[in-house]
Amino acid sequence: MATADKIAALRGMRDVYSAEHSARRRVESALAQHFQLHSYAPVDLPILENTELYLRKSGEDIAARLYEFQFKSRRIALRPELTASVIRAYVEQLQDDPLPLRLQYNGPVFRYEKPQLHRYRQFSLCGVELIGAAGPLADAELLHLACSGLERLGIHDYELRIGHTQVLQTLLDKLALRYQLRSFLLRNMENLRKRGRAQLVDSLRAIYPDYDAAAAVGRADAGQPAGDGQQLINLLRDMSDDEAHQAITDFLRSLSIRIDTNRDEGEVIDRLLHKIREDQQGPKLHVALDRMQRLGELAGAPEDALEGAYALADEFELDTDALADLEKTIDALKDFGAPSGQIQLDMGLSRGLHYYTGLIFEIHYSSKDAETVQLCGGGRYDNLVSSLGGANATAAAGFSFGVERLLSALKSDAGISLNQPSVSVIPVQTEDIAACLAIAAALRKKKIVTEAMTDGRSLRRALKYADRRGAALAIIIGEAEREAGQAILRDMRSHRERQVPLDVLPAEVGALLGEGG
RNA sequence: GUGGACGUAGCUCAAUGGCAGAGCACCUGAUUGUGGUUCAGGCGGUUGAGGGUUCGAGCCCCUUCGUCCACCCCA
Repeated sequence: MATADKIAALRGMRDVYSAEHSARRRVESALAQHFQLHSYAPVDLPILENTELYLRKSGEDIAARLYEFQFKSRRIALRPELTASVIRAYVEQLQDDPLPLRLQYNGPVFRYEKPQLHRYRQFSLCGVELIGAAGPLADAELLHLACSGLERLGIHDYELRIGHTQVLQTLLDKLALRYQLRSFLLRNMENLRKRGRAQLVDSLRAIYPDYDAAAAVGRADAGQPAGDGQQLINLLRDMSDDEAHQAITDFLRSLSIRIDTNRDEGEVIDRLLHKIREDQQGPKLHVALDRMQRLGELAGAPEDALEGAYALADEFELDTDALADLEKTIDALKDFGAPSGQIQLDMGLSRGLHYYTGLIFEIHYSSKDAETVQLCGGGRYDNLVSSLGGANATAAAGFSFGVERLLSALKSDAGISLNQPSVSVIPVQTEDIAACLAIAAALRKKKIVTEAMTDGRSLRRALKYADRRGAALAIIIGEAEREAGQAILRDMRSHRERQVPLDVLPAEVGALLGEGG
């Protein structure tokens, strides 16, 4: 028969078996128990959702990486994360539950990305959502739950990075930047630090081609006294969109000027306003970048970072609500029990998902070979419930672990023992198979992992197989044993064996495994 | 999306342009009912696919598919 072509697994998808599979189940059940102990109830959610669920609030990065398709006139997506699903389920079915509501989940998600080390297209998230609880204590509860979860798995040497979306936001809001530029800067705080300003300006030019010209004009303006027209322009800049729009309309009306084009008058005014404001973006961008750099330097021990942040807020005349929030959260975290890992407060931390509104955090782990992986990410998203149609504005926050990354951290760290003790039951001749199956069944009743050898291979081969499989014990039964109502119980580790009556065999096996394991 | 490396037996990899190989794994056997060693044998390939150069291509050239790694971003 001609062999057919192999069918390979899809890129970025993995088969999980044997030792890794059992390690994985242990990690998942340990975390599930841990969350359960903190009163987080498990939920199981669909893997497919309406694409729309991820377009509302998740952000372009997630949307671009969606596995998404049309099916019978519907747009359907494989979930790229679970928070949106949990909130969707909450809005759909759980809104009459008393708050706070604590939920946990565990399951596969899908993102169409280039696979590489510790990154797959299908991976598993294991996490929680805390719905209807706001404030530093709720935030601290989540930080603690994440850290203690890692500790429960035996991971102690991690780094918890805490930030707050509003720190950078209040800084940028003060400058009244255009929406597109503001969100660009929000997203690129990390890049400013990692690659430096020059490189960030390069990518800024891509979305704001007038960057250089605007910057030059802005600087010239700044050095000159405002001309006649400039005062009016400054007035308009300081108004809200609606006010400014109305002001221009009124102004034109009062002079009986009609805009005589084939376009709608409102549209023309919008463009005019847009133009006036855009001209001002250049110098503002410079100020923004300056301040962001200062902010980005504030990362380290919580006390130091906070002190620096308060000083900056004072200098730039910014609200300190977010800072006070962070300070309280970090205090409260100590009351939950101080985490064993290192805590870093990072004023420049930002995350790709757009729905975060407050606290954000990541947990990183560095193995001995110096590669650092992110194990966990999360934060607060107080308006997601409303965005997804919830009846009341409801605070919510959560985090999730990447299960595969936890496993790789555990593997590189300690190398937890994965071999389960097991028993091979071996018939000497084919006539002994029935007796062999009966023994196996009796052992399984006592929850002992048992393999029955039924393929008729020789005793020699069967023992060799059992050895290779890592069986701790072998039970051999042949004609002589059957007649005596006994079996040979052989300890594969010590090579010792003895005859044991069948009725006490399960108990004997249990005892041997108990002391050996 | 951008950049780099690589596709040869189930796995890890060899092979100046000159008969496609080794180790491991798997199967069988070495006095009839006893396993980590040893010995003998066996199975296993359209060298990812397609085209070109050449007397001759696993090797050189082009195309294509795939994989891995890094960037971006994230768990």
